Amino acid sequence: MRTQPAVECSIQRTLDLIGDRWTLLILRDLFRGVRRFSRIQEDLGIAKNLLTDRLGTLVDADIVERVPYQERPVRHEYRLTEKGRGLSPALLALMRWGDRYVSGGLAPTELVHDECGTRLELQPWCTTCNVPVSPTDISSRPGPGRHIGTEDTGV
Amino acid sequence: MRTQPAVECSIQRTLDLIGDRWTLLILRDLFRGVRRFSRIQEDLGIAKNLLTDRLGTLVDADIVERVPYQERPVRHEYRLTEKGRGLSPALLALMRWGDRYVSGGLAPTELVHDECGTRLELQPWCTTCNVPVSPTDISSRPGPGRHIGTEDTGV
DNA sequence: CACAGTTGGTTGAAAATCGAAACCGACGCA
DNA sequence: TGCGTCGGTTTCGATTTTCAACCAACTGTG
Repeated sequence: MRTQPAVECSIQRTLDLIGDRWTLLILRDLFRGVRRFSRIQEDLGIAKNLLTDRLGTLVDADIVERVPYQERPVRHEYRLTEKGRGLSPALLALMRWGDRYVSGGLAPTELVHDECGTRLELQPWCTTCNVPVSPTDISSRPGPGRHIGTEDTGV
Repeated sequence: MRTQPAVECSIQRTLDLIGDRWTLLILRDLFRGVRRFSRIQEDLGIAKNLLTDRLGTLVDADIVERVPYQERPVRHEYRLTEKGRGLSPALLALMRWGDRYVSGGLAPTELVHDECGTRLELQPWCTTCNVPVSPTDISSRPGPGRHIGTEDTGV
């Protein structure tokens, strides 16, 4: 996509990979169990050549794998890898934001805690203090993956 | 973007609004305190007409507001509204995913808890039980915003 | 066997979108 | 008077996306 030498921001690196108009929707379908080419295509209304292209990119990036689900004729379906499943919090966060601010607080689908049925929120969590952290209590600092010195601030 | 009658998925509704190649990067800049047109433009390398267009869309959607920071000549900057700040968990989730899977575990920038300096994780959180919830303890169900019956599963 | 149907694509052309550069208006600065 | 900055708008060629047609490898039906 963009071709800068070495982008020193994980958000940008991530969006370079999956930040186009269709990819996150494809991933949502895979999370929902819609795994076959034709099902995804009709569910999203995406052009077939684009779906071919995006799935190829996801497979190349090891976010999705193409596994046969039958012989004669050989047919494949697309499954999330562990890396792909790691996007679950991001999709959940986008979904909760949409619930609150776009769907007017009325969630089309709710994700709930098995044990008590409460709808889930997504919170920054401090593993040391063992408490949720509000945006005002967050700072940022350069991490070990920083190669070129640039300014940055937290999200 | 797509024009389906009423999209019954908050992820899709969200991505219809902010799911293009540039918008989340613009929002990241706003979170980082890069708020002026020219600064965002040079930071991202986005074409000016596109930046004008995207900022306009964000203002229309009440995600960002345009506030004057000086008179004579009148100059404006762009600030996140409360709705915009609500995207913080989504950007944080994308960032953490990029840290882990794209930057090889070496975060270019770390977000830490002010009080103790621990790097933050993003966890689904049950506000009733007051505990973090693992992906295996999540279920989904239709919510109040569902108008058309369709199958769905959690993320 | 012929033939229609399904799946998972590929190809090509038209339409929409993007990117780079030029230009512009309101001002400050000297 | 002339030059520079900021925040844009306009123009136009290049790239992407969309849409429709086509295709190969099978299956199942009569």
